[in-house]
Amino acid sequence: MSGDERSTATTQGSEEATAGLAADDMRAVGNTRPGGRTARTRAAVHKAVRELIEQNGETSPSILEVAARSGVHAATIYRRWRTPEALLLDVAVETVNEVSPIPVTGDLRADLTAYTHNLVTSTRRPGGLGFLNAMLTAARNPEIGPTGIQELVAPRLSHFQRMLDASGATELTPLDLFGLVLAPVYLGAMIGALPQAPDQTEREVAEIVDNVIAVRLYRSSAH
Amino acid sequence: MSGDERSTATTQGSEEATAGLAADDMRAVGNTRPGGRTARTRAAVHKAVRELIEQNGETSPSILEVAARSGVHAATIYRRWRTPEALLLDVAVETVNEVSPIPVTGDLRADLTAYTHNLVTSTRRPGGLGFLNAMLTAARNPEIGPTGIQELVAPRLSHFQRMLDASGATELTPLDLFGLVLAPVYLGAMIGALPQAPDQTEREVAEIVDNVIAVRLYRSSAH
DNA sequence: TTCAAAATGCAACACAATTCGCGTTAACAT
DNA sequence: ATGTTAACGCGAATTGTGTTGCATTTTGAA
Repeated sequence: MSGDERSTATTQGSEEATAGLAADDMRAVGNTRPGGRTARTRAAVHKAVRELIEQNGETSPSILEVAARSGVHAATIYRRWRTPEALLLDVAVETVNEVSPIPVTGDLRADLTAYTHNLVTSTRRPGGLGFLNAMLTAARNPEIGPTGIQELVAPRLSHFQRMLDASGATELTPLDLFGLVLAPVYLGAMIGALPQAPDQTEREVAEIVDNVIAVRLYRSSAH
Repeated sequence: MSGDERSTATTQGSEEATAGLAADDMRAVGNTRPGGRTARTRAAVHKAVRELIEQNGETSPSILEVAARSGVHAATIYRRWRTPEALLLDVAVETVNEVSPIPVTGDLRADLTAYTHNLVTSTRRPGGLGFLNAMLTAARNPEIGPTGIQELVAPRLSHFQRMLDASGATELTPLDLFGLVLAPVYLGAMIGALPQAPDQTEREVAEIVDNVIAVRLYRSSAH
């Protein structure tokens, strides 16, 4: 009923974030120990989660399964992540930042095409809807709330901002890209509307990119 | 491990669907009994689910809670719906068909505005993300699969088709509206990007509608 | 009215998920 | 190096979820 700060901390927890917390107010209560064994445990658990997702597809692994596979005791996982949802979210955020880079070349159409293609492809992998699911679960969790979600999304949005700045697309905001690219791709994958054949994928990607271009042109002309 | 057909049946089950099944091939195995007590039980359970969602916000009620509230024994609910996800999906589909009509007046902009406004408003109610969550869970469920999801979505898409036909918007498909309206609104609500003030809501709705118009114009001109 | 069986209620049951107390290991500040 | 204590492992206890067999009620049709 009380231990919320830990769950929130590990939820954000990339490497830097954990270190950042250590240098903060945690000092008052007692030292935190991100190094050595703790990092090793974290890595083992994350690895196990990824492997289980790879195996089982969309079905989310339970904490017990993760414990068995990683060799880390279940009680430890419960203590650090509190719930399976928090663990999955932690892994999902890390994964998305690794595998889904946002290109910034100054050519809006090229950047969007590359990014969207990558995104569409990633939704077809086993567990491709896992990130969306983790985000949605987090959004529905009162412990996290709107603020927590926006903290999770903020880094990606600022990347989008850089892409837009580089190409001078002042008519568009990161939220536009979120609505015109991310949202349709994820929900399209959800209802199985995405094409399976590779050549149709190109057409799908082109269509989404065209939508963004259309909106940009419309806003330029219509004042 | 075997009883899938029942769960699938109740998943689709609006009133007509249930009656339709009774007149079908179910006759071979044994009579089904949609009337009287069965209907009463179903209504009580649905009512309890809605009330619990109203109370608890985004947190999904468990089958045990629904049983306690509805006065229907838990075993009965387990037998009819199998899992909490299937129950929530059942209620969510029914709800969405009731509260979120798709207008068809022949004026595309007006229809879209009315529908989008309704949609944005509904995502702000307690449990507003419940439908998205239920759909996503269903999509991740191997028992249901892409086919099952498309059966759920199909009626809504055909309604969209009517809206487009009535206004002569041949450049657009129902899937376009799904991607340009539904997806951004739901995912916008997810990340808390939707405005809270009523007057900003109008601007948000107008922007989404403008995006659709922009895409339509773009496709008309760019051949 | 009468009857076969579908649907429900009930309680015991099996099993998975989560928590807890406590002893052990190992960061890391000194 | 050395001491403090955070983080971990372990197993038992607790709680929650889902299942099953059987008696009872109720439906729909003969």
